[in-house]
Amino acid sequence: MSVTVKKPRTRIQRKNTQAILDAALEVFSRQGFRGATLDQIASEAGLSKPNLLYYFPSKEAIHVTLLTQLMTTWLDPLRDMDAGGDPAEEILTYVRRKLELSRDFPRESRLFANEILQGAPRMIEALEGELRDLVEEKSAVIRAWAKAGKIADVDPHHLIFSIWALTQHYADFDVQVRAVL
Amino acid sequence: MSVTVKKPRTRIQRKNTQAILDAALEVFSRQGFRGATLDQIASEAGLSKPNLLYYFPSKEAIHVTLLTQLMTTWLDPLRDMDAGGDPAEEILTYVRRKLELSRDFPRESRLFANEILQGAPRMIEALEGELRDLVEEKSAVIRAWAKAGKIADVDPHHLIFSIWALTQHYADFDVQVRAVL
DNA sequence: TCCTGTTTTGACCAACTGGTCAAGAACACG
DNA sequence: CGTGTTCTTGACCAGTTGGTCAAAACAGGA
Repeated sequence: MSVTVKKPRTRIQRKNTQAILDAALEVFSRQGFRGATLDQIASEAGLSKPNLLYYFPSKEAIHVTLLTQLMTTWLDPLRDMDAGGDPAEEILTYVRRKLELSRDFPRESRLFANEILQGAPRMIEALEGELRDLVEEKSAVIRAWAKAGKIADVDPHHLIFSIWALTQHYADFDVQVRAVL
Repeated sequence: MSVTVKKPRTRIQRKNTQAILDAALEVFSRQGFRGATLDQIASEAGLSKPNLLYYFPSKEAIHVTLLTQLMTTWLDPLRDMDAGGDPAEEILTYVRRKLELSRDFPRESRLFANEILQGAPRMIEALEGELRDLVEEKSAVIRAWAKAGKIADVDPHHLIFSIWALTQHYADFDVQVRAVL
């Protein structure tokens, strides 16, 4: 099932597909896939439901488009971690950039969290492919740093998981954080 | 809106309400409130839908019952943190117990995460009341420990948030963790 | 202006969902 | 047994939802 996103040709197409994706991000990130309705998304985007379905073939297509776009930008900071750089600095930079992502794009973070919580039915292959490969690669880098005595000897996977957990928590659980503070 | 949970009187009632809550936990924790259907829960519990609604007045009542029960047991470890005990040990015990909860009750953790992600519409008052009070109380304890020089001087709130983030991550994102490992 | 391709929409549909109801089945207990 | 109470269910309903369709409105180039 390949979701072909036709490159928007006209100005109107560009504007409307963008409005739809924005609206969908807002709605999906709060309600999850099943909780969101096309009517909500359409009205948030300022379009009628049939008009929305003129630009995307289905609810799922919108969702998949968002997840695919997200996957790329979300992994950039990890991708940029450089085996040749200073270990402590590389890791800190990664944490900082991840934190900035969570701060500036909390909806994206929640969209992702929602999908994972639900068993990642629309992402599992990306997780087991792209993500897994990248984590494997960077784990090797961290392991090499540790072996060279440049950083403490921690399990690379769990270091990465810890960073994910901490950086995303404030975006995903912001309601709880705000309620407590 | 008080949700009165009538104490089960007969054996059948006890068995069926328990089966329903079990099934609902399974389904809600994976699908979220809106994503879950009464049919799914009923079939998971081995009952017909009308029969399920004989024991609970509505879908929401089941959900609220689960969340209420959860709130209590989930906060016990923090509640047990003792101002009179050894600081490092108290905190470590808290972390350990929290970790055990996540390991042994991942569905409960996901149920909670789902509710928070969705803006906690059915929990917000508990968060701003019970939870907030407890966190405030224990923050004071931690602050006192820090002031007495017994532990490093960290912001108590963020220490607690970090513990939550780390301990829950493996339960809530287990699909991702498993996909990567 | 006309013409062609693009965009928009009201009306509609079938499937699903939460919930009701009346009547039957099973049970407890004297 | 008999009988009152508890339990269970098939049939049903109204509202919602994802998605279709044909026709109308609009854009823009010739």
